[in-house]
Amino acid sequence: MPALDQTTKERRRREIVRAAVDTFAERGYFAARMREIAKRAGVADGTLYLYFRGKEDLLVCVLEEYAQAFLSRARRDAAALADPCDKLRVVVERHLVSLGNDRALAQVFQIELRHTRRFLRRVARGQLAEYLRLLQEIIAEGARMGCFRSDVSPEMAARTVFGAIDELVTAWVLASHPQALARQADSLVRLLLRGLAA
Amino acid sequence: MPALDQTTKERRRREIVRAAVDTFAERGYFAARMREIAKRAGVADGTLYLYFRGKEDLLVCVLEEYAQAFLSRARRDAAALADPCDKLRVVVERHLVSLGNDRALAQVFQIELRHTRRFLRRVARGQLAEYLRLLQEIIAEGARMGCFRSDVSPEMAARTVFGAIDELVTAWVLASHPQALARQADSLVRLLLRGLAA
Amino acid sequence: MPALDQTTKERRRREIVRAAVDTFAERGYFAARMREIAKRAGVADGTLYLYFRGKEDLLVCVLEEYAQAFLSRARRDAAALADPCDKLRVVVERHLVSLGNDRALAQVFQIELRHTRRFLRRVARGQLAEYLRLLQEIIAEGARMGCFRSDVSPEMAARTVFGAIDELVTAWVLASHPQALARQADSLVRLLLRGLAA
Amino acid sequence: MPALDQTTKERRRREIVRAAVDTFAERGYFAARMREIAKRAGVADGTLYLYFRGKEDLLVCVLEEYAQAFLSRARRDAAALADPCDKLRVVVERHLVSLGNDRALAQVFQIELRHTRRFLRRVARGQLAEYLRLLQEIIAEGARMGCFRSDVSPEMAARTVFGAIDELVTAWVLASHPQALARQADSLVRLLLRGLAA
DNA sequence: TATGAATGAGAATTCATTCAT
DNA sequence: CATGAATGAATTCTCATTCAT
Repeated sequence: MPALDQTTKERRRREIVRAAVDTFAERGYFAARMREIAKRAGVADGTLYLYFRGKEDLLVCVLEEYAQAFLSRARRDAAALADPCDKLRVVVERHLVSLGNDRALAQVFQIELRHTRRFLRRVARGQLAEYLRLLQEIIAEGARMGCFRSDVSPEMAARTVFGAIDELVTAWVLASHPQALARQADSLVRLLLRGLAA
Repeated sequence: MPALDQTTKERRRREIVRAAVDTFAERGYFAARMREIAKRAGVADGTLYLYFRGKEDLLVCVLEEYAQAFLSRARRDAAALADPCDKLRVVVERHLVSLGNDRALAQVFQIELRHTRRFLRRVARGQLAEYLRLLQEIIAEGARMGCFRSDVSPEMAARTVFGAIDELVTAWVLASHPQALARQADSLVRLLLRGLAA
Repeated sequence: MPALDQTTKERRRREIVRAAVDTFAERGYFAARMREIAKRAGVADGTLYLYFRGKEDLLVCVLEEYAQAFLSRARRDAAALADPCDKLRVVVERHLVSLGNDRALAQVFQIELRHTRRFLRRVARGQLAEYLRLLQEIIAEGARMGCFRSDVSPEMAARTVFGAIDELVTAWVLASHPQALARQADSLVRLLLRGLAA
Repeated sequence: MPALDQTTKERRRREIVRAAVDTFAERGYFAARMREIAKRAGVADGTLYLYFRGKEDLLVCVLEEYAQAFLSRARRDAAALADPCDKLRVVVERHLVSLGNDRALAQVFQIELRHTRRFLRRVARGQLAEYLRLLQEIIAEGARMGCFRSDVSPEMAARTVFGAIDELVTAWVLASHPQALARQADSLVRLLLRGLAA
């Protein structure tokens, strides 16, 4: 077989990741079968191992692929705005819209990705840490500019903000007949800004 | 053997639950072996099944046993106070102290209990729902009394409060060299009250 | 506790055997639980072992109890008649009536009692051998008296007779809507006598 | 590995079935270990499940494989003969020769295949029913041609014939020092024909 | 005698991963 | 590069039996 050009490889890779997201969401990480992922992606079982090191790696890559994309867009969006309040708003909105538009992905993010301490720690030190840093920066900047209170550490404030968003998404994921997630952004942002206000 | 008196049975039951908490915390739910739980509890493998229906039931019972206890104490504490701010403070403190004093339990609550959608949903509809109700009641009462803002739904406010606490605990569980959890109560409470203030 | 008089013991023993027959018939030997037998008999689990050596012994005792009774009655009935044809008829009738009146017992005899070579061999050398001997005697006597053919060994003839009856009973046990078994006696006896006729 | 050609698959399948027959015969169905079957067949434990659904399916397939073969040969043989007596003779002979040449198979047929009502019923409705039908046809034909008696229903006659053969085979399986089974065919056939004679 | 709580051996089956083709 | 048949480790739970009371 001739060497596949990069485009084909990359496309196939993405197809597998997407198949993984859907399978993990539908069955849960442990109940998900590599065979089903392979079938959904339209490849043979063994082929998965040409693109990923194994099942866990597949989960990691789901995270990296999607979280990375979210983070860079969030950073870019925030950078384009001057007001810390606006920055916070746009980040929260992106967060809720991204997951609100892809429920399977949200399920993987809110549940499947938290299966083991080892794994959770990895997330906590990687993408999540970066996300918290972004929130912290916004909050610290706001504090410096005097529009956010400065009597709480930006770190705890950032964690609180993240916790609030995260809890909202989890509730949405678990709900049987969920409201559109994005529609709740406004309300949440108002609450958060109020809490952070100087 | 004659019929065991209730005390002996109850004691043994608790020993098994404790063994389960420690084992789940140490290894994670899926990697935990029933055999290890039995050994820790000082009983034979089969004995576990005289007290619990199986591995999952064991996890459920950990939740029920400890969450129930926490909830009733929290309710009682809150009822003993008049000021909604004080009520909120005492609940948050209890939450952080309870888990801060039992890291293994905290690990089980923050991580192991969230393994599957099915399970998570069960939690969400049970103890967690009750907890959220308690928070909601406090917040709604505060709003009526004019000390809490009333421009956000108590439901979302309650969820935000829970999310903030939960995130803090999770971070503590994942941290390699964690600060005492209870020590962060003050700071968090201040932040939350500020956000809720009228 | 005062020593139980023999009557009470014997009664309890029979209750247990009966409970065993019903349970074996309902669930099959392997799926039958000692616990269920105990419950049906109204005794504690451990009590079974005061009367029987174990599960297999229980099955053996079912056989011995009922087969013994059948055999002695059959022998007595046959002895009371002069004509070998009549003897054969009465034995076959007893066989079909005994089992036809107790379907659970028939199930145990036709199916559960044949579970293992070791067990089957035991049956074959015990009660069954005795039964075959009875049939053989009748046939041999008939041959001597000139009313049965003598060109086949009485042993094979007896086995054939038993095989025919046995197959009929098994079919009845397996049938969903079985005809009364005893009603088929006449037809079978005619067939057998014809085959044996000189 | 590329797709296996049918020949290889079929050969392996047969090896597993044979290993199952021998193991079931040697240990009995319940005591037989899947591991031993796998080892005998020269495959890994898991491979068994690529060819069969499980232990019970293995037993079913033993039946189907061998009973089917016997039945079609018996039918063919019978069809090649004109005289119902000869037909019966050839079928009985085939029956006794087939099992007489493969004692392990005979053990599985006479004992292991009769373990549960559920299973027995399945056999009774499947291959056995077909076998009985064959016997019935021969007997009915004989009756029409006037060489067999017509005062007994062909159905009961067929059952009687089967019962006689079956009992003979079982006795042979259980005997410690069995005579060649096939050698008893003549004697049995004579007995049966006599019983069926018009 | 009777009880019934405790025991612990035991086995089918699944499924991520490999590697010969 | 891709395939997919083969692998085999690994684990929950059941249930006959025991024996302290």
